[in-house]
This record gives sequence, C-alpha cells and structure tokens, in this order.
Amino acid sequence: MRIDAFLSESPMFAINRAARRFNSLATEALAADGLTFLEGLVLTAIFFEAPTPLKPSELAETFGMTRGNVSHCVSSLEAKGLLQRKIDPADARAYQLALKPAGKKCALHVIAAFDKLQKEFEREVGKTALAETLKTIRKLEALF
Amino acid sequence: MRIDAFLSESPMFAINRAARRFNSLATEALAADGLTFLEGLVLTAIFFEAPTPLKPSELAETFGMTRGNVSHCVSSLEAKGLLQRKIDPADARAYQLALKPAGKKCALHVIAAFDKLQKEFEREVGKTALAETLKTIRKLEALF
DNA sequence: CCTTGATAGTTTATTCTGTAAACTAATTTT
DNA sequence: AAAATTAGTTTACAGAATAAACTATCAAGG
Repeated sequence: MRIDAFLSESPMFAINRAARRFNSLATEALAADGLTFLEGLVLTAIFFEAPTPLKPSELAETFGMTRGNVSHCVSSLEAKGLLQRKIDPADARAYQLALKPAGKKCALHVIAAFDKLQKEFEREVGKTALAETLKTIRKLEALF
Repeated sequence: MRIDAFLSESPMFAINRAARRFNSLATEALAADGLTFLEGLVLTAIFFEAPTPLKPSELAETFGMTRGNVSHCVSSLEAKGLLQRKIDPADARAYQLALKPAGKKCALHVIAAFDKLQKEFEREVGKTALAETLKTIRKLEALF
C-alpha cells in the first residue's frame, strides 16, 4: 500500500490531517482579533450560552479538556479584557464567566468567520452530506 | 442556539474536538513504544513507502507540515534508534529515510493499533458510512 | 459543631506540535 | 563563475494539552 492511500483510508490520519488544516485556517481568521483558536471556541461557547453564564467546569466538559487548560485560556481572555470571572453566588468555589462588550464583539467575529467557512463547505459537498459527515464523526467520538 | 448544537453542527468545532479525542487515544496506544503520535505517523509513512526511501521533503508534503517540524521529528526518531538518515546519492542536499529493525517493529505496532481502532469505527457506523465520511473530509480539506 | 472528604479552580512544570526566520550546503540557472 | 534556488537544519518561540500539587470552599456524618 502507498502512504497516500493509507492516509486517506485510515480515519485517524485523515481526521488528524484535516483538523490540522482547519485549525490553521481558523487561526488565520482569528488572528485579526489577536485570538487563538481555543480562545475563539471559548468565547463562542460563552456567547451562545448567554444569558446563562457558563462555568469553567462546563467548558472543560464541553470541549473535552482539562480544568487546567480551561483555566489558562480563561485567564488569557480575562487579561485581554474580553471576559470577566464572577464568583458564583450559589457556590463560592465556582465562577461564572461573562463576556465583556469587547468579548461579545470578538465572539461575533469568530462566529462570522466560521459561518463563512461552513458555507464554503456546504457549497463544496452539499448540506446533507456535510451534516451526515458530522453525525458520523460524533458517533465515532462517542464510541470512546 | 445552545452551545452543544453549535458544536455539533459547526464543522470546525466538531472535527477539531473529534481529532483531539482521537489524538489522545492514539497517544495512549503509542506510549508503550515511547512514541508520540507524530512519530507514529512518520514511521508508518516510511514503512508503507518501503522499499522506496522517503525524503523529509516528501514527508512534509504528505502531512502538510513545515520542513522544520519534520526535521525535529526525524531527529527524535533517529535518536531513538528507529531510523537512519542517508544522503541521497543523486542529490547531496537531500536525505533518504530508512527504518532500522527496531523502527520496523514499532511501525507494525502503530499500524496494528490504528487498524484496531478502525475496525471499531467500522463496527460502529458501518464500512460504507466510514468511507463516505473520509471522502467528504478529504474534499473539504482539498478546498483550501 | 467539627472533622473528613469531595469539589472548583489555580498554579507549576513539562511535553508535544507547530511556525517563522536565519542559516549551511549543494545544485541549477543564467 | 556568479546568482538564485532548493534541501534540510537550527534557534527561538507560541499554543495546546496534561499531570500533579495546591488553595479554598462546600457537604456529610458523627
């Protein structure tokens, strides 16, 4: 077998390579706002959950990453003035994450950038095929 | 929209999260041989191209990464005694990468680990759906 | 009430992946 | 023979991820 065939047929390789490609596209799109890809994800998540304030623990759950990783990312966003940590009145150990106005603006940019890419994807392979593909990927992910 | 829906419907997010999940699975499987995911990829690539020896530039092309990144990875594999750089007789600037016996053994482990995961994927979503999904992903990747 | 254990987050240290830019050496091109 | 290109390395750095130790708070059982 040639490596090209293997790379195409092996899910691990194909998905990894595609993810790296998309990651770099996303990074490029977000650079204008001085955001990293992960920061973009987090801003978007908080934006969509509003007005219910997300907590770091929920972010960790949603993205499948460690508390430490979330903490770093949130600190960075706070340092950039894009969000605020507020102590949860119901539990002083927990935080509620709320976007500041600049953070909302950035979130909208991120969403627009991703929508644009998604539209291009849909144009290329069709809306149905894209949805089907994502459904399959979710199933595979849920397998472990 | 809730963040869960967005994460599922947005290709960038869904693929990124799946890739991270699979990456961590792969990393786990390769740890026994003291290999990183990327090292596993590179060993496999060289293995499949044998007896034609791969060059660093071809690796960079195949995996879509920079020459520097390939160089580091190859250095690490060479330090672990898994492969050898040989100067290309046709061009003294280029190298040919050849697996040493220990490297072949590792490559077989990597391939086995990924085959096992692939089988589980096929059992979960079906061979056809998996192939269809990878085909779509390749199309999206080729778009940019 | 108070100890014990669990939970939420942070911090520190480290690894892996990836890039950019400067560099060496060999090969083409002109 | 000089200039430009190419192959690969090296240096320096950033981003993403983890693990483990730590702080502070909360919850439960005696």
